Amino acid sequence: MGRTPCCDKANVKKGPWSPEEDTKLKEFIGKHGTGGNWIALPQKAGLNRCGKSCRLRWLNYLRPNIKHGEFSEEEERIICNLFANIGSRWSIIASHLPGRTDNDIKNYWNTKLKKKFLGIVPSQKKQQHQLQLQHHNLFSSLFSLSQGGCNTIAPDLELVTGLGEFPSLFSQRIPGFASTSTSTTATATAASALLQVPYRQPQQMMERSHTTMIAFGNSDPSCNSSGGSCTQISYGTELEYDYDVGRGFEGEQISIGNYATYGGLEYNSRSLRPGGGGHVETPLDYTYEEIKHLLCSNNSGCNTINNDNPSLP
DNA sequence: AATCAGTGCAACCGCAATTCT
DNA sequence: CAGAATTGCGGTTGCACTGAT
Repeated sequence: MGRTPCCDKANVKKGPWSPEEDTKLKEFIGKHGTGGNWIALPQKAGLNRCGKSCRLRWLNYLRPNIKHGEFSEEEERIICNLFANIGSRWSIIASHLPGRTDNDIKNYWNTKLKKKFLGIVPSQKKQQHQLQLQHHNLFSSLFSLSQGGCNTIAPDLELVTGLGEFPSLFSQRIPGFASTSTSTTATATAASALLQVPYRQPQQMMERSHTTMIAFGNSDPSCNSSGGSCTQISYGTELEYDYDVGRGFEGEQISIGNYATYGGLEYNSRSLRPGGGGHVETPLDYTYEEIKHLLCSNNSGCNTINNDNPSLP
């Protein structure tokens, strides 16, 4: 028994939108708004489309003030900072870039930035194979990690941070990583692990967001309240860090949960819109070189990790 | 000129969270 | 409170375009 489909998929049009359909949708929403019901909208608007499809088309293409085309360096920087901090949470990243959609950013990252930071120019075909191997190694190992597959990698994987301005609070031994079951969280976790930013699941972020602002970004290199000493993280526990800009980490907040926290932003809704009156400071400020270095250095680290895993190339 | 491979992007899909009844 | 309906998100796919061979 599956869920009821949002529309009759056999009888709705799929594929690229025609200019006529665009016009219809635009005009309808211009006159009536979305009416708070995307499912009913296509019928009202005289469109033979799924409501989801209409929503996507509107949000990603027809909505006013959508910016298309080249990303500026500033935009790239913001994307990289946020990706480094929170992973592939495209909607959150998009909320920091007015006019850009999550889809746009996701595409841009996947097609341009990822390659850029792994040091490949599109025409460098010679490097392409190497890149693919790097990617494979990198993400395979990280994916294994996030799947709780640490046993296949290294029983005592040591993650050491200390990345430029990023506080080296995670100079810790991590015998295991939070096990996640969906590709989404696995990838996000992997992304976090890639940049050694602890990952926190959205709902847990929300639960916490009402009480604590997590703010990374200070250059204070101290590890925790004990002045740089390392903390052992046990598999399956959640660590939370409160970082007071100017003072460094104020003690160590540990709560019981299933995932490591990732910090930097405060959110107050499911959609993870930035809280606190709509303003959120970019928590980190990586330069291109730092991000690039991050990706590359982690990459080599992952290759090392993979050494004992015959299942990976 | 034809073919092939690579790239970029729009759109789709499935899932989880939230809201509604 | 439970289940259905809806929304929102992130990952993936398909296809058109472009450049190389």
